Amino acid sequence: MSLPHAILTALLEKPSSGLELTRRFDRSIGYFWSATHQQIYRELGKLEEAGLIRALPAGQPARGQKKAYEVLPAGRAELARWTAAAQDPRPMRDTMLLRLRAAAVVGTEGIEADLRRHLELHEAQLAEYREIERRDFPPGRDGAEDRLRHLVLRAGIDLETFWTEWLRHALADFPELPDPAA
Amino acid sequence: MSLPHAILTALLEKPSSGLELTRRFDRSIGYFWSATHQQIYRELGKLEEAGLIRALPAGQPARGQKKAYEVLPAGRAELARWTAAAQDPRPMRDTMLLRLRAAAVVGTEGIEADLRRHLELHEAQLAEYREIERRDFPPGRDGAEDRLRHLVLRAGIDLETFWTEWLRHALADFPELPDPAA
DNA sequence: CCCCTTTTTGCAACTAGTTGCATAAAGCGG
DNA sequence: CCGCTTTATGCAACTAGTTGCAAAAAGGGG
Repeated sequence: MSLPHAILTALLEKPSSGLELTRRFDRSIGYFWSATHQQIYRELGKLEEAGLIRALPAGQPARGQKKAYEVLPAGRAELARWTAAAQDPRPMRDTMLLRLRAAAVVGTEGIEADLRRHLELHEAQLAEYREIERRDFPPGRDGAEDRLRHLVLRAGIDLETFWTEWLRHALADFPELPDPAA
Repeated sequence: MSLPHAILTALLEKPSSGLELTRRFDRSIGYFWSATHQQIYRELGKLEEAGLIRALPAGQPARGQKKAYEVLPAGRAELARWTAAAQDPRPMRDTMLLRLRAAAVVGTEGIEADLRRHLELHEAQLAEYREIERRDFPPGRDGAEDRLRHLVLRAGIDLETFWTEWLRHALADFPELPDPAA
């Protein structure tokens, strides 16, 4: 149950409306915890009801009108509690690995094209992360907060690097493989 | 929607009962697509109803009695179709990265212990994968199926290697960090 | 000022995954 | 052969996440 905490983090970084949050999730936080706007609106409602955030007082809240939220002390406390609490890593769920395992039984026909496509996707993501690193973390600055955020970004960069290398390795192996289904 | 295909793969490798499947998920397939026994039983029911698998004819099927399943041709065809179909990688969801991002705002107090614990967990998983590699993929053999399965295992090994290194790096950085909450 | 598009918010229904518990048979110790 | 534990199967309820759609306001063009 991490979406509310992702939202609290984002709101602490900067109070925002639902749509602004959605956009920021598409760019930064969402890189490791994605969410759709529907999820976000629903969760904002719950968080407000629970007294962890509140709508910034501006015009009466109605449909089609911006409503920005800020985090209340109770929300900050809950986030601090959650951050410090022990949590097990969630088990990995990777479809491509599953498909390769299946291909070992039913044949590799057709999967190679998608491996190539995934390689391109991961290369694009890697390029995007590198651009963010270049822009937001130039060699000079290293406050504590920036260090932590940079560490997180490095995880993203290194993970994408891993996948591009692994996919390239897989593809290099591939043409030689006879097709068990043939 | 990958659980049914994970089950089809496992059943093609070897026809099994629900409990046997559960055990095999705990060991091999589950390393990259985990499932509980309740999920597995439910899915076996659906797959049977859909005509993709069937119960091996043995004693009348009743509660508390083993019931083994095998894959029917329609099931194999569906698995082949699914394996070859283009699929987007699912967005990453990592709680620890989220927590570090939160820690940049609410303070790092308490999280270090859990980083250490995660490091141990990843080290243990890595050791387990290495043991499997030593046992199941000795240098000599390299049939097509084994090559694919080995490739998948290598992904697991390299991912765990990445995480252990990243966590060690994070922890090495840590003691120097002043606590923003202090 | 009226219509059309865009922006912003949100509900409802569905799918997937998790948790908690129940029930039937089999095996074992006394 | 009676009760206790273990094995095997499964239902039901809940939580989380996704998909499809729609309504209210704002802004722009005629």
